[in-house]
Amino acid sequence: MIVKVVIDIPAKQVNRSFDYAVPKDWESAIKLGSRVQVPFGNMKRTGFVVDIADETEFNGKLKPIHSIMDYDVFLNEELIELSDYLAEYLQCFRISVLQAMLPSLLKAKYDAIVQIHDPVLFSEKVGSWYQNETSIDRKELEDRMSPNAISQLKKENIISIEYQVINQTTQKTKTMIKTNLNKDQLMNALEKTSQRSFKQRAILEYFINNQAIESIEKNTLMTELEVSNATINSAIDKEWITTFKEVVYRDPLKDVSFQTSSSKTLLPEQQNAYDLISQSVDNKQADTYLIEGVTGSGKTEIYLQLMDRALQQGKSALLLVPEISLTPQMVERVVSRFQTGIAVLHSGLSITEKYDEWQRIIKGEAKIVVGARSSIFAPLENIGIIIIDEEHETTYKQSDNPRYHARDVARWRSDYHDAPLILGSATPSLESRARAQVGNYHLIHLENRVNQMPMPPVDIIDMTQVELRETANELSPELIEKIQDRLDKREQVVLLQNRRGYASYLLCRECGFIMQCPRCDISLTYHKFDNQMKCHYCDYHEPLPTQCPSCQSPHIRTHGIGTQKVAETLEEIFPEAKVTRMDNDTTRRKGQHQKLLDEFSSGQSNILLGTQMIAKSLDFENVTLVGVINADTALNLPDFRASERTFQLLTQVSGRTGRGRLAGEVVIQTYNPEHYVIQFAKTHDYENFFRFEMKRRHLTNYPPYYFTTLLTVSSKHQGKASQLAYDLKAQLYNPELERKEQLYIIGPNRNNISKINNYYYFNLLLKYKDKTTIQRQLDDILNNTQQKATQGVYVNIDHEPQYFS
DNA sequence: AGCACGCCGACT
DNA sequence: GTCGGCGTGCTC
Repeated sequence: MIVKVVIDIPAKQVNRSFDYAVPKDWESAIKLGSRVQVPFGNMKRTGFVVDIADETEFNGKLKPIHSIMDYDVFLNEELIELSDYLAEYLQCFRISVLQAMLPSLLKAKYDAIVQIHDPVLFSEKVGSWYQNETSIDRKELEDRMSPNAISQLKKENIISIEYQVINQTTQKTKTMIKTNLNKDQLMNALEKTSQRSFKQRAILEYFINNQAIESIEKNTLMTELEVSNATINSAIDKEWITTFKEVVYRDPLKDVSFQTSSSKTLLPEQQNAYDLISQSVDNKQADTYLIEGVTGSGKTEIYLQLMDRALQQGKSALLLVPEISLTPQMVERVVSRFQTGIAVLHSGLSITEKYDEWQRIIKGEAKIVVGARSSIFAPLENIGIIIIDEEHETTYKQSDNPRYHARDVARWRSDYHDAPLILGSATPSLESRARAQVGNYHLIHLENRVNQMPMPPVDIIDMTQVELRETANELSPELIEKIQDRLDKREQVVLLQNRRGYASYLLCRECGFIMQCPRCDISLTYHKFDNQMKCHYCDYHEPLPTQCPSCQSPHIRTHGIGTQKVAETLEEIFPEAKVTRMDNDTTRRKGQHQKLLDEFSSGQSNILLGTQMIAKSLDFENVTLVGVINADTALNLPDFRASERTFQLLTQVSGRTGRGRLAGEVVIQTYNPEHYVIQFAKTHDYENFFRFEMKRRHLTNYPPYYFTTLLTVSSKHQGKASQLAYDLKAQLYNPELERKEQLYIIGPNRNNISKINNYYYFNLLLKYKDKTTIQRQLDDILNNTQQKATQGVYVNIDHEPQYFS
């Protein structure tokens, strides 16, 4: 037996498989997808078995495999085939794709432990050296038995092999406190402690009064007793208490209510969608459906019933959501409907938990997978349906290697399994909507909300006309009045202040003028270090003006107000209101996100103020006002998708109100009230927005009319990086194609954050019509630049990038 | 990635 | 003459 192995070295020269001999004793243990250790050169490296053959074309003596790493496989034939396709399609190393497919536990350091399920049979088969233990080191067993024999024991369920992570750094731990003293000893200590040591006495009293409690989290104790770390430490010094670490497990289903729910009767529109798609499920057709449904139109119910149908036919179902911790309600609904056989995968799980979920999928225990982007690689067999909810979300595109888009992977798997792919959104990506337009996808419209409520009215406030008070220059009097009104009525308010980190643009306070690039139809970005306004799409730049180029007003300045400033203003104007601020700063700590949401949903706070993360599908029945503090922030990002994103964001956040029985209202403050995005958002008119935006993309030669690829050259030497970037441009430059409007090369531009970790970045953006030619040219470039990698210059390729700087 | 091979400049 | 610089090529 010969196996073809892909080595774990991401380099062009070894981006292929190498043949290895398999000793007889190993043949039944090694399977397609096995991880193996192989001798490679004079090294020992990890690799994946991607093919099994009887013969080799290699002219030389094959080396045998050094060892087998797992007796389980984590990749099936389908995923191995997929990795081959993706590596070529994404122009990245196959090993990178294979590694991205695996649960991350296998990348950590771990001990392999053999669990003995049947001690009697086990000792019968392995002999007398073994003492009566329930688990032994795998290594010990391997020293005495052949891999084939171990594999056989496993198959007979006499043993199983488990992994224990050695490197615990990826696991969250919390510090726990317990006491080793009994009640008398504690009382004794209390007596000896001075009456003035209130805090130390408090700790003793706590343990005296809570004998039943074995241990308590340090942080909890500190807040509960209002004691400081110093007090805790002195208690430790006096040996009253000891601390220990406990691993924090975040069971995704822990907080989910297990109430069972049954299928709801579908509205005619929903029924129609269900009927259409279920035909594809039944007939095993790899069709793609785009469900364009307004917020509240009941897309989830359609998903659930379709998944149910696939399950009834003995197939499995894959549901992708943008990020589970942001969409707990979706998980809850899936669990309530199906109760068992669900694997939930997301970034909040510990690596061991993820691995466990993965195992359940491999073993066929879980037929339903709900998860974020990487779940698209879940090793499900016999998939009957794939659903991507909120398909327009950018989180479906991985921003580092392998830079795949879950939608593309889903398309491939859909073809492989002859299963329909469902894309759902209230505001589909232009790419998907355009594909539906030309008939590649089936388009399904859902125009009615399940609760029969109309979409909330949207009030546009022209901030250029608002006379602003010094203290509250982010809030218009109208918005202030409406917030006051909701506070009086004990209803809740959601406020969006979408300030994204870096980009500051130049805005005239008098006329609302925003400096645009004369060539690119994209706003200029202020660069502080040389005081210039620059375009990120071409080389255009000009000095920062002192007066408005349009109306000559001196009231022109860079713009960008953060949530923190708004929160201060709110507290000044509404001292009686409790404001929950939710942004990257306040949710960086794990669990903080949920905590803030709980605070708001339970009614402890009146106003939820946050960045775009608050726009995600959250249902709060008591919210009757949604305010967008500045719609222009996102609109003026230097990105051709800025309009699309803003429209999606405004539509999404508008959907946060009117979810319950109370009617909702939306207020959007803007300096550009006439902007088409604002106007279409006002009427919730996706279809006309789509048509308008398509025209604009057509005129400016952007997707979906052109393919885009971003080449990034990076090096510690600025000169080397820029030199190569210019060389690449020269290589790709083709006046013939440019004249025929088949290819545009933009750049090289310096990355907006020009230096990260001492590396300089230069970008080259390609816009083109003919994918095959460019792909071939880029292959050549990758081959030629491989040797540069040893000189510290790197080239990265990102097809259809979501962000550009 | 890591290592051997090989071809040119400054040394005991 | 030789030691060692690192550019080039190979790893089943």
